[in-house]
Amino acid sequence: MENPRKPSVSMSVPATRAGQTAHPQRTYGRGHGRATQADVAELAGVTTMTVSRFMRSPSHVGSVTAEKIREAVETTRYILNKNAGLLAGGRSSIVAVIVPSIASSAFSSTVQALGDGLQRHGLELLLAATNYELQREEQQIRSLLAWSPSALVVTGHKHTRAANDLLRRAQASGIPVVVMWDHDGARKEFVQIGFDHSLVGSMMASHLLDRGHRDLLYVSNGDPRDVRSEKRCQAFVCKAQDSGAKVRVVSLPYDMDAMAAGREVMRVQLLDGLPRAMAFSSDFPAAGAFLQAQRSAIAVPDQLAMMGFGDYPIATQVGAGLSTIGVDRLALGALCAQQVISMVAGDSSREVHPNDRQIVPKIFQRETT
Amino acid sequence: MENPRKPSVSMSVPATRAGQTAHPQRTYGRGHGRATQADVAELAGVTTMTVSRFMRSPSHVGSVTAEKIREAVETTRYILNKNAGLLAGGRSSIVAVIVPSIASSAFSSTVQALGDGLQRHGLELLLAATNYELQREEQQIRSLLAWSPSALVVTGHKHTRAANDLLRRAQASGIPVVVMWDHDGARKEFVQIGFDHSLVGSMMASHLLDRGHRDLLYVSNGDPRDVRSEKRCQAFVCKAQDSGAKVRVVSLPYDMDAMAAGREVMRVQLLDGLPRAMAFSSDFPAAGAFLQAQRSAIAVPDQLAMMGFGDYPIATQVGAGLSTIGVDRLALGALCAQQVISMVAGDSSREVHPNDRQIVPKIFQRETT
DNA sequence: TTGAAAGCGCTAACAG
DNA sequence: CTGTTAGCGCTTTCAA
Repeated sequence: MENPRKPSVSMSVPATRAGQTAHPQRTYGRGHGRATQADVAELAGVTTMTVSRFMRSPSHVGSVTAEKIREAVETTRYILNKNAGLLAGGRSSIVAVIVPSIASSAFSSTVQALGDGLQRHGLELLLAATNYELQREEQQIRSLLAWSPSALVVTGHKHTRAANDLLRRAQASGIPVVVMWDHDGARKEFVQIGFDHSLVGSMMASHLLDRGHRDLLYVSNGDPRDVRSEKRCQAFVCKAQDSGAKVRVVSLPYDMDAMAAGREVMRVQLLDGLPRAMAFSSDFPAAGAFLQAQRSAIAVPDQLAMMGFGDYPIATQVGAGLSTIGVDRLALGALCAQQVISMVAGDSSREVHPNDRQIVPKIFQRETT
Repeated sequence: MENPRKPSVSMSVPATRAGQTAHPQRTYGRGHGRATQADVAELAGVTTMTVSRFMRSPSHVGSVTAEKIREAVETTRYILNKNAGLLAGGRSSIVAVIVPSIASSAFSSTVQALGDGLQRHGLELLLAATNYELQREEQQIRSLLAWSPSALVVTGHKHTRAANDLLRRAQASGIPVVVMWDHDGARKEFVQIGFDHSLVGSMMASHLLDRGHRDLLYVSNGDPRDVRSEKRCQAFVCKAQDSGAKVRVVSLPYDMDAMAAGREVMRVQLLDGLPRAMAFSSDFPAAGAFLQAQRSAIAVPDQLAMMGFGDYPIATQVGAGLSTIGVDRLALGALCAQQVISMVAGDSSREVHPNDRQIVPKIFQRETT
C-alpha cells in the first residue's frame, strides 16, 4: 500500500558515470516512489540541471538533448515537483484566494473569472471560504500564507486585527495583496478592485426618491456579518432620511432560500400595509417578493415599486423585468486576475489603471420602478 | 521593493553558540526575507528540531521550552513554510479538486461543502475549473499533481486517455483519487461518490409516462461536452421509446442565461405546437419555460406537464412549484469530504460505505406534473 | 524531552 | 549549451 519505492525503469543498474561520487545507500526511508529529475537525468545521460532547464523552457537546451530528455520523462513518467522547485527557486505559481462563500453566485462567478484569468498565465487557485467568519478568515490567511503563494486575494477590507497584520506583513515581504469586491477611496494600504457598496445603497435610494417615492422600505439581508450588505443598507437609509422621506428596514428571515425569504417578507408586508417602494439586499429576495406581490395582484410599479441588487439573471426573468443595480462580476474577477498577474510579474505597466479599479455600479431600470 | 533580507529581529548578532560551525556568509541570493525555524530556534535557544516539534504538536515539548518558543515565534512573526515541510516530510495538506465550472451552482455548492468538510480536518483546496474541456482537464491534473496533493477529486469519469493514465498513476503512487458527481456501478477503478445520470433520465421519463403522457419533449442542454447532461437525455429518450411513446429532443440556445434559454424554447414550442409533456436538462430552463407558458395562459399540468432537474431552489419559486428530480448537492460534497479525509488518514473504517456512495436521485413532485 | 546529522527534489549562480 | 556546487527550510531517524 505504501511507497512502492523507485519506479522500475530507473532501477536498472545506476551505471554511475566515472568521476561522480557513488550514490550513498539510502539510510533514511523517504521519498514517495515517483521519479525525480535525477532519474530522468540519469536515463537521458545528462545532469539534473539540464533536465530542470528543459522542464521550464525546452527551447533552452539543445535539440538532441531535448529529445533524449523528452523520452526519459516519458518512460519514467516524471512529474515536476513544484514544492521542491518553490523551495529552491522561491517562485510560486499559487495564488491564494479567500471569499466569504463559494456557493453564493455572487462570488462564484468572480472566482470563476479570476481562476480562468490566472490559469491562462500558469497560476493556480488555492481557495478558502470563510463563511463570513472573520476569525476563520484569519486562520485561513495564516494557513494559505504557509504555502508561500505568489499573491493573496481577499474579499473586502474588514478583517481581524491579526489578519490585517498578516496581510500587511505579507505585502511587506513581497507577496502582493489584492482586496476585491470592495472599494473604499480612503483606503490606500492594499490594491482594491471592487465597488463602493455605500454608493450602491445611496444610488438605490436616489433612484426611488427620484421617482417621487417618499415611503421606503429596505429589505436587508439580516446577517450582520455580511458587512457589504450592511453598508448598502445604511447608505440607503441615510440617503432616504436626508431627503426627508420615510424609511424603514426589515430583515430577511434567516436560513432560508433567498427567493423564499423575499416571498415571506412580502407576505408580511401585504398584511402590515405596503410601503410605496421596496429595495432589496439582492435580486433573489426581490424576485421572490415580486412573484408574491404578483400573486396578490399588486400593481408594480404603480402601487409598489421594487428594486433589487446584483444584476443577476433572475432579475430579467420575473414579470417584465426587475429594476436592479450591480456590477459585472465576471469583469470584476477578470480585472483581479489582470492585476494579480501584473503584480506577480512585477510589470506595473500592465496593472489595472487606478481609475478602473473602482467599478461604477450600473442601474438597470426595468419594469418595477 | 524586493526581499528586504532577514527580519531585523533575528539580525542582532548571530551569537553562534560554541561548537557550531559558523554560518558561512551567504554566497547565493536566495531566501525571501521571512523568518525561518532557525531564526526562531536561535532566539529561543533551542534547535530547529524542537521548534519543528512545537509547531506540529506543542504538547510534545517541555512547557518552559514551549513558552520560549511561543515568544520567539511571536517576535520573529514566524510563519511555517509548508513547502519545505512537504518536501522533507512527504505529507501534504492540499487536496486538488477539478470541476467543470465554479460559476455553475451545481458544482459551487458541492465544492463549498467539500471545502468546509476538508477544512475541518486541516486540508486545503487547490481548485481548477475545466470549463468542460477535457484537454484542459488533463493539463490541470498534471499541474495539480505537481504539488503532491494528498488526494485528488475529479468530476465524472470521462477524461482523456492521458488524464486517465495520470489518475491511475497517482492512485498507484498513493494519492487517493475520488470521482464525484457520477456513479457508474460498472466502474471500479476509482472511488465514486455521485449518482447515475442515466437513472435520472429514465426516472424522469417514467414519471411522465406514468402520468399517461405519450408525447414527450426533452429539452437538452445542447452542449455535447456536458456528458452527464447528454446521459440524462439519452436515457430519457430510450425509456420513452421503449414504452412506445413519441419523443423528441430540442436543444437550448447556446450562450444565453439558462432561464432565458428555457423561455426561448417555450416560445418556439408555443408556435410549433406543444407536446404533452416537457422534461428539461435543469430546473433553470424549466423555470424560464414555465414562466413563459404562464404568460401564454397555458394550463400546467393539464395542458402541458413540465419537469426540471437538479432540485434547485428556483423550482419551488415558480408558480405553485415545479416538479423536479435531484440529489442533495451539499450532502454530496460532504460525503466526498468524508471519503477523502478517511482515505488520506488511511482509516478505511471511516470511509463512506460503498452502498452510500451511490446517491439515489429523489423526485420532488409538485404542481407541474 | 532534546539534539545531530542527513537529505527531501529542485534551482541559483557561476564557470566552462 | 551544459555542468558543478551549494543550499532553499523543513523533518526524518537515531542517539542521548
